[in-house]
This record gives sequence, structure tokens and C-alpha cells, in this order.
Amino acid sequence: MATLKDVAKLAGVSIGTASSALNRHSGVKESTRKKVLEAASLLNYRPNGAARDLKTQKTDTIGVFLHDLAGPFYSELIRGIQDVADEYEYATIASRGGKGRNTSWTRLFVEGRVDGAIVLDPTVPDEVIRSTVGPTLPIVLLDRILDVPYCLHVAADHEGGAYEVTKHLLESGIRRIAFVSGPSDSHDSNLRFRGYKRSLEEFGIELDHSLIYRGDFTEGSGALVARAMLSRDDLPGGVFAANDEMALGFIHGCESSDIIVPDQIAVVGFDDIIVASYVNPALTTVRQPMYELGVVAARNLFRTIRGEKDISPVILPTQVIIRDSSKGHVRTFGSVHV
Amino acid sequence: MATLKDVAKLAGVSIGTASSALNRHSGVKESTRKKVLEAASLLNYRPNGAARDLKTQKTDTIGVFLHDLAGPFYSELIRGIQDVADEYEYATIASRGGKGRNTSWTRLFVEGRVDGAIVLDPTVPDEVIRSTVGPTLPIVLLDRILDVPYCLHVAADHEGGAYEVTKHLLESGIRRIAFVSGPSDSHDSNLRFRGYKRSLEEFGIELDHSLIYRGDFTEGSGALVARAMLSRDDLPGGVFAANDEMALGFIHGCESSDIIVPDQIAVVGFDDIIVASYVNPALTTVRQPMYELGVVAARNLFRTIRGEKDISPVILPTQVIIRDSSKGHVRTFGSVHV
DNA sequence: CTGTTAGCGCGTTCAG
DNA sequence: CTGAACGCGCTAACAG
Repeated sequence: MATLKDVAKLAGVSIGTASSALNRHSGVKESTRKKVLEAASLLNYRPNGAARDLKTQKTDTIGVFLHDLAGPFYSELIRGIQDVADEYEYATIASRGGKGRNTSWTRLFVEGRVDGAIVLDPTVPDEVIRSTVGPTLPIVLLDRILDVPYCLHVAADHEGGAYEVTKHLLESGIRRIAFVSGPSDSHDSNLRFRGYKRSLEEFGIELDHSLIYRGDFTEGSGALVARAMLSRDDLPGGVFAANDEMALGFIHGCESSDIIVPDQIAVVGFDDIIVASYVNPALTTVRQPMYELGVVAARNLFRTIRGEKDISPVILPTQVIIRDSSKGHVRTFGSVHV
Repeated sequence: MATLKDVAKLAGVSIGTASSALNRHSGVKESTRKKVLEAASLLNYRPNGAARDLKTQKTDTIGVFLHDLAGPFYSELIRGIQDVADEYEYATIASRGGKGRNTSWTRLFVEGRVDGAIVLDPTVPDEVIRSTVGPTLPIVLLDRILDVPYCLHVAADHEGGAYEVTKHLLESGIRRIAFVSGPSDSHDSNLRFRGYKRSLEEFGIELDHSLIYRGDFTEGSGALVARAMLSRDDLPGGVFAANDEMALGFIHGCESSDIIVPDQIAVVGFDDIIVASYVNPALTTVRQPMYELGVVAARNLFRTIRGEKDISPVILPTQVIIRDSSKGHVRTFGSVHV
């Protein structure tokens, strides 16, 4: 690979001059700049990123850490992030967890290969974030709360969305509503449970612990819960699954047992994944503003990188999307029919 | 940020010794290693990636460049790549195109921040690849063919899949089959067209140019084609859309005009995106082995990084998935009912 | 076994 | 306006 030295030699100038010429620093005669540029393109010169990063102490790159790069879910988020990163002329790189010892985040943010990070990945330990975050590497957390300087927070209003969608079921006249949670350590799942609980309380309904089931966010676990629930003789009138995958799995489970959704049991999910609108019956769910989430996360990250302090946490509103799986006879304030 | 020098000073050893101690180089007394490790953890020392990369001339990282990080489509690919990257103890970072001048691939592979790359993004210019690829940065191309040293090729058998799915329509007794292409510069779309053509030829059917429509891989363009086609009075018996999105758009377009799929017109797509199996009627399509594609791409990349030469291109078989949108009365060799 | 030293490639002074 | 020299933080080779 051609280095700056090679370019300088070919252009017949010193290495320092070559550098100034390439970086458009004023104070280089036009004719010599021409020579340098020519030499550079002739040698197919590419500046070495590592060397530059080392010298300038910055990378002009931000990292996005996701548990899984799957789905339009994350894709929209990344689009939002990247749109503002482009604006700031930063590159964006995304990475997943990975198994081995020193992978992804170790290499990327622990070793300082990015100037900032956005994290939505429960597998990244709190401790790693705590010991890495700082003025030189601010981090935006989308999946948890950590009260540490330079740790910013942006999230959708999980609790509010859960509250609204539960209310939607209640207003349809359903009183016994089951809840299918995600993993117990999922912050989001817990918030959704809180919204569910608050809604019930508001309607004066006592929490029935026998109606709380635990899933793991997968379609399979939803089907399992369906099997368990349908074996009881007191079928609830509605089910709120903490995410769409489980809701879909639950519906499949009902089909296998010839239980009709929504006639015999209403089902609602959370996230509004793409297939939610295609499935039959179409799934009532809560939509998170993923693109906006990405935009806000990135914007706050850059503000911090630029030196701004005391940026307060942001919570973006969610939206109930009423479809067939919950009948949808009742319209809730702020909700939308699709 | 604490540097190696700080650690050395605190531990009361030289900087070189500290380095050896931390890198588990043999030949350091156990007691001094202890001291160094303690000092390091006390200072929360993190090696600086840029400095190490500069020195060692490698990054232990590979880059994956996608046009869009959307969908389970790419997600499976990345999973495949990352699984073998983990095996080789390399980090994997993914990146999209991005707008600005010096974003993503400029910074990542032009400036040498990765040891190898896998590209599935038509917006990365051939020229960039040509001038960057080399012994120090091998590249696997998934979306095009470039006859350049250190440029590897892995792809699904687009032509074969298209051939088979067209044959499936022909064997159902359909003779007039329309083709909806993607953008004209899409290598994949062109290959799929070739398969379509070959299948027709084999059945002794002449290519009818009035049955060739151009889309752009979006659902909207599929709907547009439907509108255009249905305004004719000689509706073909079947349509092969070069991807699933367009096939779905086409089906929606048919619904709007009260044309029944598959009774009046059979529709098949390509890719087997998730919703293909959820939509009504479920879409007959061709599945690409995305996970395997990722595995093979990554494995060949690492073999090249390890110095192996002359790795030949790989073409992985595709699979016809017969569903309702094409009736599916006929079974084709190698195809599967889902 | 440990300390010293020389770069990796680049950007940035500071003399000339 | 240009060139020489220094150092970013680290590893590796070589002395001691």
C-alpha cells in the first residue's frame, strides 16, 4: 500500500507538504498541490485510517450495537441513526454480540475504535458500559437505564403503550386479560407489564397472578403459552403478549386447538413488526417510532460528542394500532386503524 | 484514558515489560505480571486499537457492506458470516452505504480499518473495489462478478432457481408467462431473466417481449405493473416477478381489480422473504440459502486472509417453494411444499 | 527475565 | 511557501 511518504517522494516534495496539500490546508502553492494530487492518484494512495485515528485521537465513526441485526425493526432504527450520522459526516458501523472473548464491542468501543456508541443489546454487560463510557466515548442506551455521566437515554414509551393497548381491551368489555411476559431481565418487558398493571388498576380489576405467563420473546414460547392456557377451563377474554412474535405464536397455538381469534379470545402484541399486518387475523399491536428513536439517539449522541452537557432522557410516544385480532370495535384516543 | 505508559509507571516496570505481561508473552516473571495486571485494572487500562492496528498492520476485523440492513434476508446472511468470524476470532462490523462523501466503505475499507470485506451493495462502485482489493484486503462479492485477483465470488443460483420456478408454471400448463424484472443494472435480476428465458426455450415457447415488464424491486412497482398488465385484454396465465416484494405488489394490484390469484393468474416471486408465507394467497417463490451464503463467503474470505490462493467461485443451490399463489398442483423435482 | 529503542503512517509544529 | 523533526500508543527486536 502506498504511503504518504511514497507520494511525497514521487511528487518531489516533503512529507509534510504532501500532507498539507492533501488535506486542503491553505498555504500550499497551487502548482505543488497539483503535483501531489497527481502523484497520489497515480500511486492509488489511501490514507491509513489507523495512523490518522492515532494521531487525531478520533475516528469520525459511531458504533451501533444490536443484539440481532434482524428485522425491519432494527433496520428503521439504523436508518434513523445513519441519516443524522451522514449529516454530521460520521460513518456508522453496526455490530452484533458475537460469542468469542474479544469480539465486536470489545474491539470497537473498549479499544476506542469509535467516538460514540448506541446500544440496544442486553448481552452487553452494564459493567462494560460503566467502565468504558466517558467524555471520549459517550453512549446512548436504548434498552436500559444507567445513571452514569455521559450515558444518555432514549426510549419508546413502553409503559404508556402497554397501558393504552390494555385499556383498549378493557374498553372492549374484556375483563380477564392474560399477560405473556418476555425474559424476566428484560427491562422493556417489565415496563410493558407495568403499563398492563396500571390499566387494570384504573379499571378496578385486581391482578390475577394465574393469568401471568412467562415467555422469552420467541414465537415458540407464545405457542407454548397458548397450549398451557387452553388446557385450563377458564379461558380469559384477552391476551396481551409482550411482543408480536409471541402474540403470533399464541394465535397459531389457538388455531391448532380450534379456538377462534378474536371471537373467543382477543390477542394483542407489541412492536408492530411487518408481518403483524399481513397475518390473519391482522394483529393489534403497539408501534414504536423506530426511525425517530434512531434520529433522537444519534442527535443526542452527537450533541454530547460536540461537548454539550446535561442532555435529559427522551421518551418517545408509542401508538396503538388496532386490527382484527382484538375485534377493534372500540376506538381509543391516540390510536389508529390500519 | 490510561495508556500503557501509565500502567508501566504505576507497576514500576518498563513499558516493554508491561506490554509483554499484558499480551501473555512468555518470559515474564509471574510476580511482575501480577503487578502489571493489577496496575492495569486499577487504572482501567484499555489498549488503544488504533495504535495496535498501526503497529501490527492488521485489525482482526472484517466488514460486511450491505445496501440496507433491513430484513431477515440480510440478517441470516450476517448470522452466517458472524458464526465463522467468531470461530476465527475476528470481529464483524456491518455498514450501509450512506450519503456523504467519506462514509462507511470509504472509511472502513478504503482506509484499511478491516482485514477483509464481504459486499452485497450495488451502490459500492466497481472502481472502488478494483482499486482497494488486494492481498492485504481480500473481498468477497455477493452481488456481482469482477475478474480481479483477491476478489472472490459466492452467490445463489439465481438462474437455476428462476429456471425451476418458471418450469413449475409451465408444467402447470401455463404457456403465457410474464416476467417482471428489477432494475436493468441488477445482476441478479438479469440472471433470473436468463433462467426464465431458458425455461421457456426448453418448452419451445418463443419469448414474447410484450410480456416483459420492468420494475424496480419495490412493492409499488409490482402494483404498477399489475395495473398496466390488467388493462390489456390478453391476460397472461402466469407472472414471474424477479423478487417477492414485486410479486406481492402485483397480487395487491390484482385484488384491486378483482382478479383472483391464482385462479385467473398464477404469481411467483423470488427470495422467500418472511411475509411470503403469511400473505394470502401464500406466495410461491425461490429461496436463497442466506445463512449458508454467509458461511461460505466468510470461510472463503478467511482462507484468503490466511494466504490461500485460487479459491474458485461458489454457487449455492436455490430451492423452489411452492405455495398457493401458483396453485401448486404439480410437483417439481427438488422443490418443497411449505 | 527486564529495559531500551525503533518504527508503524500520519498530522503538526517550527525553522528556514 | 516548504522541509525536518516530533509524537500519538503500541509491539517487537535487541541489549543488558
